[in-house]
Amino acid sequence: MPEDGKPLGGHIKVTREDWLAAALHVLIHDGVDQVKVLTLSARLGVSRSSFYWYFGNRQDLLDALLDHWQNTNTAALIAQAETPARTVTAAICNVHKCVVNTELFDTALDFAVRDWARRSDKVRRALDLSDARRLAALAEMFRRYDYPRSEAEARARVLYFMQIGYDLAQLGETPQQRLRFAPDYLQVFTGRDPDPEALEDFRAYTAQYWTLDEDGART
Amino acid sequence: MPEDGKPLGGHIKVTREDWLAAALHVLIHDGVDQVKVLTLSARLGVSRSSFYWYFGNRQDLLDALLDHWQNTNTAALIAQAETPARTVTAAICNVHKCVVNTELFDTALDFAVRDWARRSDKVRRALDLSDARRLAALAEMFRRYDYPRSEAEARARVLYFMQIGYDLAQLGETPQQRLRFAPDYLQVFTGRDPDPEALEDFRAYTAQYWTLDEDGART
DNA sequence: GAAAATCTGGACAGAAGTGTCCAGAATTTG
DNA sequence: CAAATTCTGGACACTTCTGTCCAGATTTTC
Repeated sequence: MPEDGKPLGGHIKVTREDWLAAALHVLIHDGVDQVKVLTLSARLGVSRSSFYWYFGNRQDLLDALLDHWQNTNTAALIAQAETPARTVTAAICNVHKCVVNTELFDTALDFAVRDWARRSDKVRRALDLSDARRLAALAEMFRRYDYPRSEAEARARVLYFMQIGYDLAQLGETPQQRLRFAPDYLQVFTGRDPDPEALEDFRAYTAQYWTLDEDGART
Repeated sequence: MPEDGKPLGGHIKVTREDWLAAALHVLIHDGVDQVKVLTLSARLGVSRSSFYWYFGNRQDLLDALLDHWQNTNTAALIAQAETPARTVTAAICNVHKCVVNTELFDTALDFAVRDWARRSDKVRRALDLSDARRLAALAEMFRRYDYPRSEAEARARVLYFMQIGYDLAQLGETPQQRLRFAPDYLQVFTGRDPDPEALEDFRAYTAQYWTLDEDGART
């Protein structure tokens, strides 16, 4: 049975991707220090020896995790920032959509890496570089809507760090639930009158995450 | 020599506070998982046995660290939010001063606890409670300057999470260095014309952290 | 200054993790 | 289907950390 990779005998087969997926899960939920060969092998129901076929050692796995992060989140956010939109409001809504959409951007992974960076110089450098690139892309986005350079940079910082801080604090909400508040912030982010059309579009997009209570208020 | 607690013999005496201080340092710089009895004893130049005189086990130490955090940062921020100021701008400047002033508020500790909360339900609950209290205090602060309730709450979130995200991202700057940018954000935070007097006061306060380059620009 | 209370060092037992080696199971190739 | 390749299980050696016990050093008390 080579198809499903799970033959009948006592030997259970796993792929390199299985190890990576398990490591990613533990990294996000429990932090780097908990990404251990022993723990992962238990999760996968396989012996530790298998791990050393796919990876030289634990550090190789950690390096692979960092690579994975670099090739996903940062690329997605920058691509979104560079996508043209009709108004600033619309552009900001799109950035919000991107960060909330777990297909494109894994918020939890981003924070796990941020934690990790506090303990590893290598990760710290990778993160600093990514932050700088993301900020530059966002500043450039504001620039396209005729904000002066210094204001564009300031607003990029507000938008980016606000997003970060928001998710970091968590407050028991999921990223989707937090979207409820996003429309309220749009004017704060732009410093201009909101674009009603973009606002309505965003409201429609985020509506799928809302539920209405008895008074009709968003909850 | 009971005074300095460092007698001549091979026995080196440490206090419970020494253990706590060492643990705090490791918690901030390396994360909870690195707060180990063995590591701390090495830092203090004392044997592990001493630790078990002051603490029942490792978990007791961690509990003490959480207590310490609860009795410092949250109290300081709330007290500052409740202190009257002439204008919103001035009030926000004071909050900034409080968070930056390491005597009152240990930013690094706050983030270490935030990391920790991702791995411990007990810490998670303590953090959620503190965040809610801090946010409520900040919203109340905006309320005193005649913002409608919903806007006051939104602005409290922007201010609080912005501060958090700002520090989290770090970007190689110290909290003090980051103060340079604060005046640029004041209008974003208030949505009103800045109070020039408060602004000037804040500028003077933060000036001590600036250095001027050859062109006279803040660096 | 002797007795009592405090505190530390060192030895011991054990849990948990890493990395290596190699027989041999499972799969693919010829 | 036999041979070659790919991958896993189990045993071994080693390291790091936790927690316990207790003799005895140090300080405090009377």
